[in-house]
Order: sequence, then structure tokens, then C-alpha cells
Amino acid sequence: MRLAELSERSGISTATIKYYLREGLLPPGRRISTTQAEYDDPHLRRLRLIRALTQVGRLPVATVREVLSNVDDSSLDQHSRIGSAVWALPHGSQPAPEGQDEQDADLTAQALLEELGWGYSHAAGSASPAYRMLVRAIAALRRLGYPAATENLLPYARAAGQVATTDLELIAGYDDAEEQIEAAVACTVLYEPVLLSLRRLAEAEESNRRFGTKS
Amino acid sequence: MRLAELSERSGISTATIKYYLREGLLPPGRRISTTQAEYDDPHLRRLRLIRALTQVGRLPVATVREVLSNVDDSSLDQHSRIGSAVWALPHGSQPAPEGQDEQDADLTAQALLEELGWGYSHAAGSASPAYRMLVRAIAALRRLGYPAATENLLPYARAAGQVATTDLELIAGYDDAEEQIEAAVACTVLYEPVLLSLRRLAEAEESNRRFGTKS
DNA sequence: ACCGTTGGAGAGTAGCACTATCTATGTTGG
DNA sequence: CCAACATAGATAGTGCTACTCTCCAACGGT
Repeated sequence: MRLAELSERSGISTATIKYYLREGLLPPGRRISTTQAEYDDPHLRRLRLIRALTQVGRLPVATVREVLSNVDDSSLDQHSRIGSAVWALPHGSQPAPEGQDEQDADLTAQALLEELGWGYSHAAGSASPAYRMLVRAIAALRRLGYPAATENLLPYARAAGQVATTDLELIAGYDDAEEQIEAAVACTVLYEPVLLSLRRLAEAEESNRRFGTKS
Repeated sequence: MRLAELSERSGISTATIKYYLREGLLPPGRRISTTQAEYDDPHLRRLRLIRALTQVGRLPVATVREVLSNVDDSSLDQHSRIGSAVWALPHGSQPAPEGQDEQDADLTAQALLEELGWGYSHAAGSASPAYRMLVRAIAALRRLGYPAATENLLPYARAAGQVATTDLELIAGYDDAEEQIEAAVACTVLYEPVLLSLRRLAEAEESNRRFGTKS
């Protein structure tokens, strides 16, 4: 199919698709002539993944490019490929201020991972985006005077562990290596709003149970 | 304290504080004269909350204003105040396309809430931001061909339920009504990155367990 | 009296995700 | 064969957001 059809089938304007091509999010089509290129189903699929990451996952375009380049990097073994693709998926990438609060939070986070026995994350992850995100959140909680000791965090970690097991089961269900990696990225990002919105709904439910008027 | 000291103690430039004042995120100080105003600890605390919501929670300024106006609205009962403050906390507020996918996803979401017995959310929440967020995420998963039936979502809902119980316990631990509301907002937002980053770390751990090289 | 500070207001800026316009080709229906 | 339309590629422009800068007249501590 050509650009116009790709645009129509994906619901994304040709201008935007050209932009993604320029930015290297979408690989160029098979050139037919100087002014013609042919796109196929993988392009369509990739386009949908890009939209999922940018619109649902709210990832900046630069991050999406990085993630996708890892997805496509076949020079790594499967575990590293999944790892480095998901590695590049931070939720908030502002440079951290790195004050005293952050250092205290770092100690708490280390203690938490130790207690959980998450040695892999602990060893490899001191610099991982996910780890830094955790530290920054703990520091922010502390600055506002809320408790964020390991014992307060454990229930969240337990819930996270259950969710991760479910995630990996889904990912491992795919046989093809490519599919697995895309699944890892897509599910990590797309189940985030699922998890967060369900938490909000559960909070409303629980709040109603505790404080609600007996209607 | 005056503007300069408020700025120094919070680590936020006077220009930005003035911007927050203009935008109505921070209530004006007690006027001493035409060109002098006095700020106090609640102002400092509010400022830290604003930063937590914008920087850690990545909420747009307009959303923060709305949330805070609900936090300060004393014309409501406690449950409604918490509810409406948290209500205004969506994670992604782009207008939904509302296609066929969304309608299917809506049915799935309704069935899920029914199965969970979350009647309150179900009744009050068909239009809630959290509910729409859930629907959009389910639709996005489906468009990429990933399973998102109630049985796939249940593990996430169960984890969300556990987390929500923990959240409400923390919130209920505060005696003062004001404190409770601020805690509800702060914890809902600030524990989000905690939960998400722990999930990433748990995924890395689980992925290593399944695919990792036996080092 | 003097000089730095304050509140207030408007204009300016940086970054991001597109979007519009232009040009030199190419393709295609009649 | 040719006119009308589509395409790749490049450049510039737009709209939005979250600040940031610049002025100004009026204070106020020393």
C-alpha cells in the first residue's frame, strides 16, 4: 500500500506519518521509484504501536524512537532486548535535583529491594530509569511529610510483583521473539493506565465504603 | 515570611511563584501594604504540593488548579470533597475518538466492574475520568491485538484493590479533615510512580528469572 | 533620604508535536 | 500522449504549555 492508504487505514494524517518517517519512528517503505514507496502490514502495526505509546502511554517522541530502536536491534539476546527496550521507558525523565532527600530516599529504596530479594534489579538497576523514578517519588512523599519507609512501600511492591508475574505470563505466551518484545513494550505501557484507573475506581469504592453516606 | 524567603525556602524562583499566584494555584498572601504581602507555612506546604503534582505527578497546571479548588472547597461533605478532588485527577485527558473499539471496551469495563462488585464506581463512574481512562486503554490494547477481556484484567483489578485498601488506610489515619483531603490527593498521585516503577523492577526481576542467563 | 524589594501585569521564550507549504518528480486515466 | 493528481523530501510555521523577563510605581528598613 502507499502513503495515502496507510494514512486512511491507520486514521493518521499523511503529514503526521511523514513526520514519524523523518523522526525515524517508522522505517521507510520499500522504494519503488524516486517518488513512490510501498508500505505493508508491519508498517501499519508499527504505526499503531507508535500511537499507543505516544497517546495512551504519553511517551515523548524521542523516547519512542529509542524504545523502538531497541525493539528492532537484533544484535542482542532476547532477555537483553526486552530489558533494554523496557529500560528506555521512563515515566518522567526530568533531571533529578539530587539533594539530601534523594539520598535518603535512595537508601530506603535499596533496603526495600533487598528485603524483597529483588537482587537483579538491585544490582543492575541502581541507575535504571525505573529505580530513579522510585527514588524521586519517595523523596517527594517525604518532603510533604508522608511516610515512605520500606514497611509502607511493601504493600505496593507486593501488588507490583503480582502484576509483573501476570505481565510476564502474557509475554511468554508469544512464541516469536519479535512478538515477545513488542508485547513486552506494549503491555508494560498499555496496562499502566489500566492499573492506575482501576486503582482510582477501587479507591472511590473503598472511600464510599468507609466515609459514604448510607443511602 | 515574604516572597523572597518563600522562594528561598521552597527552592522555587520568585518568578514561578508569582506565576502560580496569578494562575490561582497559590492563594495570595496576607496583604501588609500595597507592595508587601506576608506568607506563612501553609503557603510553603501548598507550594510543595503544587510541585509534587506538576513534577512528579506530571499534572498540567490547569488540572492542579481544579484539584486544589476542590481541596479548598469547604461547602461539601468529606466524602464528596475527597471524591471531587481525586475526580479531577486524570492521567491523560485528551478527548477520546469514541469509535467502535471504544464501545466494545466500554462493555468489557462494565462487565469487569460488575464482576468485581464495584457498584459505586459503576453507578457514579460511567463518566468519571478514571473510567474513561480504563476504556481508552482497553481499546488501545485491543487495537494492537492484545487480549483485554475481563479475565485478563482481573489480576490487575485485584492488585488495584489491594493498593486502594492500603491507600485508604493511610488517608483514614489522619484526623483533620483538611489533612485527609490533602493526603488523598498527594498519595493518589505520588504513589503512582512508586507503583509503576516497582512494577518495572518486578518485571525485570521476573524476566531475568524466566529468560535470564544462568550466570 | 535612599536604594533595594515587592506586587502586579504584560510580553517574551523554549520545547514539543505536529501541520502547512513548496518543489521536482512520477504515475495514471482518457 | 498529456493533463491531473499523488508522492518524497525539505523547510517553515502553528498552537499549546510552563514558565521567565522586563517594567513600573510604591514601599520600608537603615
